Amino acid sequence: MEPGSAEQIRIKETIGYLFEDELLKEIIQLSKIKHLEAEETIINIGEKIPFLPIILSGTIKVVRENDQGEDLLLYYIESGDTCAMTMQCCVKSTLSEVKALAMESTDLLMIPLEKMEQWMSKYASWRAYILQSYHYRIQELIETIDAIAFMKLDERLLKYLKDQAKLMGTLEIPVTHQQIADDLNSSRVVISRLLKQLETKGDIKITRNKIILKNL
DNA sequence: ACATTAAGTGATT
DNA sequence: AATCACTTAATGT
Repeated sequence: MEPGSAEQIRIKETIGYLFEDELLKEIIQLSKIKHLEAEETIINIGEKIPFLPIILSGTIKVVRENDQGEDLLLYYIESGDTCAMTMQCCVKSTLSEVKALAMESTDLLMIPLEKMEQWMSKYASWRAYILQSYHYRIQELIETIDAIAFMKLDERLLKYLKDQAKLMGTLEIPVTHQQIADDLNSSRVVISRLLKQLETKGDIKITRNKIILKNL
């Protein structure tokens, strides 16, 4: 990557606060930017990941998939974050247990895997970043486990909508009932009916291809 | 105007 | 809460 380029400035702006200067220099030198369109898949279950992705912009959705190809939403990864599963894969060189795809147009910073270990011992800020990232992902995972195990579907649905709104930074969520059903591993009919209830309660407004949240 | 896709409904398990 | 079978409504060509 050329010094002083627009890309380099962008990298500094988005993840610069995370790392010490020297490490940042290395990152800029070694990594490539990869652009993904919405819906594009980064990794599938069973694939090996040749790099560590850090998100510059956009959002990644991480899902677990059953043998029928149905997805269950695990968590999202936002700008500045990285993928916990990938980190595990590269250290132990195992295969991915999850599928990850872009929710919107997304830019990734791809870091060569060999660097991971070196940097772990070389840079305190890298260690802190990786550990904290792990911590966040596990927390989020526990949150979704709680939701699946203890919450009724209607509560889960409302949580889903609120999470989505926070993530996209808008109360108008562009989503179909079918997509929600897929994410929550439910069926379209059930979601439609629960949404109807929420609308009657005044929590949301339903339009075609869009749900409008009345309040967080 | 017609086909396609999203969303609503009633009955059944 | 899920599934079936069907209707109605919105949208693209």
